[in-house]
Amino acid sequence: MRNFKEDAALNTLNHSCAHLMAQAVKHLYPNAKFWVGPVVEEGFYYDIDLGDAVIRDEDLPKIEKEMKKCAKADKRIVRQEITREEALQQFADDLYKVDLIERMPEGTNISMYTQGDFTDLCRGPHVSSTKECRNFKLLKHSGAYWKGDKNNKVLQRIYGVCLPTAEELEDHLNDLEDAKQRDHRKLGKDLSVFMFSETVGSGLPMWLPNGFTIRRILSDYIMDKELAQGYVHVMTPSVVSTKLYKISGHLAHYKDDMFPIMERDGDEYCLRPMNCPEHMIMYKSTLHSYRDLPIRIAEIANDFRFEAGGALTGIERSRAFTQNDSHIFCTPEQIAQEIKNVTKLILDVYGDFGFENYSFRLSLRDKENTEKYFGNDALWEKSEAELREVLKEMNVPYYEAEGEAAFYGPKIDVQVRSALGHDVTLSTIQLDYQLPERFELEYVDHTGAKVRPVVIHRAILGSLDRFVAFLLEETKGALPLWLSPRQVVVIPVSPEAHSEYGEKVVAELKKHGVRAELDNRNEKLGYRIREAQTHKIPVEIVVGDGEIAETAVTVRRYGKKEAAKSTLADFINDILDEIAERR
RNA sequence: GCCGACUUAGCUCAAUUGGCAGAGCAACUGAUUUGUAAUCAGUAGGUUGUAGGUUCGAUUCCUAUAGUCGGCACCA
Repeated sequence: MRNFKEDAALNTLNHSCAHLMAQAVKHLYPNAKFWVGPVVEEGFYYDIDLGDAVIRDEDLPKIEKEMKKCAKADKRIVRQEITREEALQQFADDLYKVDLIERMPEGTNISMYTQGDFTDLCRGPHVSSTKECRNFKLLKHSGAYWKGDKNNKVLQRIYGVCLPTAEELEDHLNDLEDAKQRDHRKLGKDLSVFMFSETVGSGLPMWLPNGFTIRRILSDYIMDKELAQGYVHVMTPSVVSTKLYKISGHLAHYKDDMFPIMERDGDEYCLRPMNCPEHMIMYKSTLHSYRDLPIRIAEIANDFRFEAGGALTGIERSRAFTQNDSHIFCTPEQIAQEIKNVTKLILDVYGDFGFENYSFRLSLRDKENTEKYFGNDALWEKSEAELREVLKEMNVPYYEAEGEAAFYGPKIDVQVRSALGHDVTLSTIQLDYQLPERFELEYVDHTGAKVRPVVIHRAILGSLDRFVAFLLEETKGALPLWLSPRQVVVIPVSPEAHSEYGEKVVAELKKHGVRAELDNRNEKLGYRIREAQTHKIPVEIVVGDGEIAETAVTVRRYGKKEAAKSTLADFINDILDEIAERR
């Protein structure tokens, strides 16, 4: 998919097209006031104050029509510069422009661009004529809070894309259509992975047999990896006393994003939004020597968060989900090595799944707005530096993002992009000095003194739910053999004559732990092959007279046209190797 | 939660300005016994998300509500 922000030529073109759209909007809505119209990865948008008017679906074609007219007029786009003071005077009646101008340092000049009857403040650069912006499409519109603050007025935001030629525009629009086809919500339904029900409740996924099989394999996979790295696994309850979250500080921070608190016999309980505090209590239940650290407590844990209605996105973001969570209790000296180990584990796992499109993000606190974070400045500087140091030492490419930290500490997040372009966190590593303090955790150091350990929160698969969502989208639903809930379908040429042998093949495969099934429905061979292909089953075996005579199988792989015959014994050896090697 | 849109059979979708709600696939029954992407015929399937309202008459217009979708905000 094209990146309109990174590509300099596309960036200029799209930014110019944002101005073209603003010009058209101004023609149709003379009272329109404009905030900002930046280029983003998927194109451009403009935030506009239309007074009491709102943009509706049917308005986009009208705006497009006016844009065509403006583009066709072939107006030169002219740059001019004025002083900050002149600009403030000229735009005195436009609070949005004044806001922008006032942010510029005093004494600087301000550039403006004019095309025909429309002038807008802008740093530029722009294309030379409106005509160059003619191959555009307005994609969507929405409300957007001014300056991203929900207490501010909702502006009208219109998104669009612009490409140099009509052909490129058409190709791009087709790409966007294709992306919808690999939306995990569609694949999850088509392949019977999970379902939702209004009667069960919004945002509460139910995992169907196929989906549960995927989860089981993923859980076993990651727990085996963790065991090899010295983790221990535990299980803690999903309903807990609110005392836990009063101590941890989560209740004060996230009460509104939790399911409502339950009260009984004078005690308060809640569905846990996360399981960190329980692991803290578990650690605290015994005395620890520095010799025992690090202690790595892991859990495949069900958590519940009352996510805002507008945030729900299939199993990418739901209200009941399962974290692949762990808390590492260590000494300050062990932090760097532990974070390295976790980072290595993440890279190892991503390698197993063949993921290539991800990026490490160092998530720092917002320095302008520090009141929501626990702990003092020095501690934050120190922890942020520790994480940064590890990433540098390991030579992992990363970018830094202010304002993305947790309230208790900075994070290393691994970001991926969903089919629909959402930037979501898959894995996370979080450094935490706060919870050990709040829960008064201790270990005995080599001098016999009781001191505070440090906690590293980490999730490799993140949540199993989101991980499956990403897996489905990355693979377009054609999961690799080892993960596929339905690995092999055996199709007898004639259900009557060849089912007996087909059953024997299925039984033999099942004996070796292969998820195999027989399709001896009374349908033509072509029909059953087609079904196996549309269900994206990795291996199709056809058996008939020829195969029976040689105790053989004819194997066709998903997405392949050709088929190959081999003995049943060879086939089983091969497929077991392939599953074991997670190819 | 905010702005906008959508909701018709199990699934994907139709239904001219308000006038008896349809199709394909799936399901079921029967025929067919098949060598690599859809065999043929028949049957059944709906208080048009829910609750009100306007109207002689509402899938269609209005109100409320739920769910879903696109963004925004949020994301421990």
